[in-house]
Amino acid sequence: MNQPLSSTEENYLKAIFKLCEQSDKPASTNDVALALNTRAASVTDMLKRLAEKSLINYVKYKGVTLTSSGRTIATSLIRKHRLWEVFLTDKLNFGWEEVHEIAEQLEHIKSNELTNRLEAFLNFPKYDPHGDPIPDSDGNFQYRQQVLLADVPLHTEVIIVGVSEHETPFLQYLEKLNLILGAKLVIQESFEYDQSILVTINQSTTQNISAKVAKNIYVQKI
Amino acid sequence: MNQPLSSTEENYLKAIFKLCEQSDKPASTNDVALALNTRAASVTDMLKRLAEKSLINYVKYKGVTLTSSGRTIATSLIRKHRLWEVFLTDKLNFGWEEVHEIAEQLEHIKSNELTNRLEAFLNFPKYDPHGDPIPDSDGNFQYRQQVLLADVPLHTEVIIVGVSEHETPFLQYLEKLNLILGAKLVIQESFEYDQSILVTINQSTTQNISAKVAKNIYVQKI
DNA sequence: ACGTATTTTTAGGCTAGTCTAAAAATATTA
DNA sequence: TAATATTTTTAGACTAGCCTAAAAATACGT
Ligand SMILES: [Mn+2]
Ligand SMILES: [Mn+2]
Ligand SMILES: [Mn+2]
Ligand SMILES: [Mn+2]
Repeated sequence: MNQPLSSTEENYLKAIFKLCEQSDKPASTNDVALALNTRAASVTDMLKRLAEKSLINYVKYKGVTLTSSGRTIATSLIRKHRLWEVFLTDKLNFGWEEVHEIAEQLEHIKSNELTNRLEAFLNFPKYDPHGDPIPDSDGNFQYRQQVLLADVPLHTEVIIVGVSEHETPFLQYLEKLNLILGAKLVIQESFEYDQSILVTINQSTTQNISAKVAKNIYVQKI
Repeated sequence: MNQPLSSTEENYLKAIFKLCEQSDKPASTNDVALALNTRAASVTDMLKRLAEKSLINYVKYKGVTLTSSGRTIATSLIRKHRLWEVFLTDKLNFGWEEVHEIAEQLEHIKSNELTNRLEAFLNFPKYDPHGDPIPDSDGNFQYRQQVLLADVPLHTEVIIVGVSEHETPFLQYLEKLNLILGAKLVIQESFEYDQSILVTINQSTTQNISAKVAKNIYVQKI
C-alpha cells in the first residue's frame, strides 16, 4: 500500500477537492466528469479505485468526498501548483496568463524536499500570481476575505486581490484592461440593461466592464 | 501526426541516444532493455511503435539508431535534464548526488519557452553539476577533451571535470573523499596489486583510490 | 560447416485508463 | 403516485505498456 499515485489519480483528487471546497457537499459523478473533461463512466471506474485506496468516501449514486489522506494529497498538489506559478512569474518572468498550463505539469513532480526548498527560494509566498492562497506544508490555507467585484456597491474603493478563472484568454483580456492584481477600483455606475459596470482604475482611466468579467474578479475593500 | 510523446517513449529515445553516442553503432534490443530496466520483448514492442513514428531507424535483429527527429527530441530531453540539475544545485542548494532523480521527472515537462527561460535564468550554463555538457537549443553539445583518472600517468597535475556515473552512493562517496568538480589531483603511485592509485588532492591530503572509482572520474590536464 | 549458445522476436496475457451503449437507480413532474 | 427525465452504473471493447514463455534468427566454437 501507499505506492505513489499516477498523475491521473492525482488530478481526480484535486478536482474533487475543488468541487467540495465551497459547498462542502459531496461532488457528483457528472461534476467530476465535467471538471476533468472526461466521461461519467470513466469517473465511476476511477472512484472505485480511489475508494479502494481509502483516498475518497464514495457511496454509489450519492457522490464523493475526500478522506483526510485524500485531502492531504490534494492540498499538496495545490501547494506545488501555486508555488511553481510564483516561480514562473517571479523568477522566469512569465505572464500570469502563461503559467497555469505549465504548473499543471509541474505539480506532479514528486519530492517534498523540492517543494519545501522551492518555497524557501521564493521567500515563502502566501499567494500565487492569481491571488490564490498557497497552503503551508501542513495543508493549511490562509483564506482572504474577499468579494466579487460584481457585488460591490457604488463608490466604494476596492483593490483587486484575485480572479476566479485561470484561462489564458480571460487573463490576457484583464491585462489589456489594466485589471491586474493590486489595481484600485471604484465603481462609478451600474447599468441595469446588461449588468455591466463603469469603474475607475487606479484613479486614472475609466472603463466599462461586463457582468461576466465582474463576476470573475475578487476584490477587497480598503 | 506529431502528437506529444509519452514519458515512456521519451525515455526510450534518450536511452538509445546515449547508447549510440559513443560507439555510433546501432544499439541492440538487449542493451536498451538493460538501460531501461525492462525486458527485451517490451523493447521490441516499443521499437516498432517508435519506428512507425519515424523517430528511429529499426531493422529487425540488426538494432536501432535515432533518426534526426528522434535525435532532436533526445537532445532536448538531455538539455532539460541538465538545466534542471543546475537549477537544483545552484538555486535550491541540493547536493550533486540528489538532483538526478528529480531531474528525471523534470526533463519531461513540455514547454520550450520554459526551457529557454530557465537557461537564461541560470546564465546559460555550459556544464551540469556532474560536468556533463548542456546542449544548446539546437541540440549541439560542446564536448570537452577529457580522460579517465585511471588513464593518467604518474605525477601529472589534473583537475576533476566530470563523472561517468550519477548514482547517489557513488557521488556521496566522492564527496566524502573530497573528489568534487574542480579538485586538483596528482597521482603519486599506482599499485599493480589491485590497480588502485595514490593521489594527492588539492596539494593537501593524500588518498588511496580504487580502480573502480578512478574509472568513473574524468579529468583534464592543466 | 555444423551444432550449440545467445539474442531477438512472436504469441498471448495482464493492468490502468479510456470510451460508447445499455441498464439501473434516482429525481422530477403531472 | 405513476410516468417521464436525468443521472449514474454496468457491460464490453479499445490502447499503451508491460510481462513470461516459446519460437525464430543470428553468432560462435570446434
Ligand atoms: Mn493555476
Ligand atoms: Mn493560480
Ligand atoms: Mn542526471
Ligand atoms: Mn548530470
